[in-house]
This record gives sequence, C-alpha cells and structure tokens, in this order.
Amino acid sequence: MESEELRNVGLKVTSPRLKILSLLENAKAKHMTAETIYRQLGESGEVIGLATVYRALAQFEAAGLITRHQFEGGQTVFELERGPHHDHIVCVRCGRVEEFYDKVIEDRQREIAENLGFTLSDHALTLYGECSGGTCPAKNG
Amino acid sequence: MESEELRNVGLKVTSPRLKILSLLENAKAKHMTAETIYRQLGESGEVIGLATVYRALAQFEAAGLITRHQFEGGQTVFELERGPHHDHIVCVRCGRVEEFYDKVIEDRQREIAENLGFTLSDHALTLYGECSGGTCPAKNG
DNA sequence: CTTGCACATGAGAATCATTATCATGTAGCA
DNA sequence: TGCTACATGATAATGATTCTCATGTGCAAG
Ligand SMILES: [Zn+2]
Ligand SMILES: [Zn+2]
Ligand SMILES: [Zn+2]
Ligand SMILES: [Zn+2]
Repeated sequence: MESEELRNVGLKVTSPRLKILSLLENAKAKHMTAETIYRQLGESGEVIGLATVYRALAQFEAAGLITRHQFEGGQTVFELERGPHHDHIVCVRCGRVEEFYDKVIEDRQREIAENLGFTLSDHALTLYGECSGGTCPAKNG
Repeated sequence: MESEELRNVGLKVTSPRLKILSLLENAKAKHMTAETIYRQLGESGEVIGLATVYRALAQFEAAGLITRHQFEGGQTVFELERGPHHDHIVCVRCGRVEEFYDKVIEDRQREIAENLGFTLSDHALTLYGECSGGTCPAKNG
C-alpha cells in the first residue's frame, strides 16, 4: 500500500502524504497541479494546507515517486512515476495531454549530448499542436 | 538596420525598442533574461523601465523576431531568432547553454504528432547534463 | 507502553517573476 | 503642424511558490 511506498523512500508516513499519494493514484486526471490537488482534497473533506501539498510534492519528486512537468503557459503539473518514461504532447486549444515514447528520439538525445561533451542526466520534450478529439473546440471551429 | 526590422513586423520605431534589439544583437550572451537586459541597458546609461523591457520582448516574440525558452529552475530567457531552428542542452552545474539541431528528432516529432491526431505547431526540447567545459565546476570536482 | 526529538504541519507572510494600471509622452500619418 | 493611437515608466497588483515559526506527531530507543 501507500505507506510502504513512503517508507521505502525514507519518508515518514503521515496523513497528508498518504492522502496526496492516494489522490494521485485515484484521480481521473493523470497530470495535476498543486492547486488542483489541494482543492480536490479540500472538496472531499480532507483539508490539507497548501504549503504541505507543495512540500510533499517536492519530496515525492526528490524521492522519485512522481515527476514534474512545466507545459508552456500553464503551471507546473505532477504525475505518478509509474511505468516507463514518456514525453508529452499538449493541445494548445483544449489542453488535452497525451503521452508518447519514442526510442529513436531517446537514443538521438544521448548521442547528441555525447557529441557535445555532455553527460546527459535529464531532458524535457513537449510537443504542442491542435488535437482532433471530440472535446476540442478546434474541431467545430 | 534595426529600424527596418521593427517596421517590417509592424511595430513603431521607438528608442527603447531599438536599444533592446541592439543589445540582443551585440551582447556576449546569446540567451538573456528580461532582468539581465534591463540591468545591462541601465549599466550602459540607457535607462529603460523594466515593464517596457517585458512588453517589448513579448511583442518581439509575437512578431517572430525572438524566441522564448524556459529552462528548468531558471527564469525565462530570450534570444534573437536568426538562422535555423535549434534546441538546447544546458549544463546543470555551470549553466552553460549549447545549441543543436537534429533532423532525425525534428522529423520524428512530426510523425508522432500525426499518429496521435495532432497538427504540430511547436515543440520544446531541452537536454540537461554535465558539461566538460573549462569553466565548469564539474571538471575540478 | 512511555518518552524524546527530529521532523512534519498549517496559517499566513514573504518572495519573485511577470503583468496590469494610468497618467503622460511621442511616432507616424493626414 | 496636429491628431490619435499607441508607447512609456513608475508603481501597484498578481499569482505561483517558498519561507517562517509556533505547534503537533511519527517512530525508535529505552
Ligand atoms: Zn505523463
Ligand atoms: Zn484539443
Ligand atoms: Zn538558442
Ligand atoms: Zn558545465
């Protein structure tokens, strides 16, 4: 359970941390802002200080439990680090976020870094465009 | 000259705009924050309001004269849009920024977007790592 | 089962980059 | 030259995130 996860990464098991982790697992949206997490918890009766949410998220990230993404224009979003690495494509109209993984790109990144004399430690790749989903205003423009 | 550039994109030619454009062209650093631009202008006797710097940069970007990048941890940087498109690799130790262009990655991005039903309009790719440059503290442990 | 202490929490203040306001100045065209 | 829409600058406001500090608590040692 979630208590295990916290212990495994050396964090004390506390009520706010459990609630935040649990929300991240059960929420309908996979990518959430700190504000959203704070509000959703509040609405379901689990009132937690906003500062605590930010602190917990920072610790979860440092511990490798979650990742942080900064999509342009929007605020920082967090998501559970489950499954393999992936990057994102964001609809500039409706905000829909899809995930993808591309081995060709991942490999090229490593080669590029090497050629430039860098030891690659991380990367951020986000594509932006207009989607053709049913909820996208771009469809019935 | 710079006046031409401004006229060509439909912006009035004003003293602050000319000074900012000129600084971007002559500065040693290619990627600069609004603050840095503001401070460097002030130090060279060309005092301009910070708000004006931000406004001008936003207009230059909308006009396609410059591009904006948000490297993680740091603040937004701007650079002249000259020459072909490129992405960046940033040293997480010393902050050094190098540029690169990779056709394989660019092409793959377009394909990925199409496969997901998106019309690609933009992308942000930044690699992070440790460089081996002479100024990098990573070199002398 | 207690106890102690390092660490966690929450409310609110503080910070920092960026944007908005508004009174005044000016580019560019008739 | 004069008009008018737009630009400027000082400053206030905003919004996300972080800090402060008084208080509460997980948990390991006894
Ligand atoms: Zn994701
Ligand atoms: Zn869409
Ligand atoms: Zn660049
Ligand atoms: Zn370096």
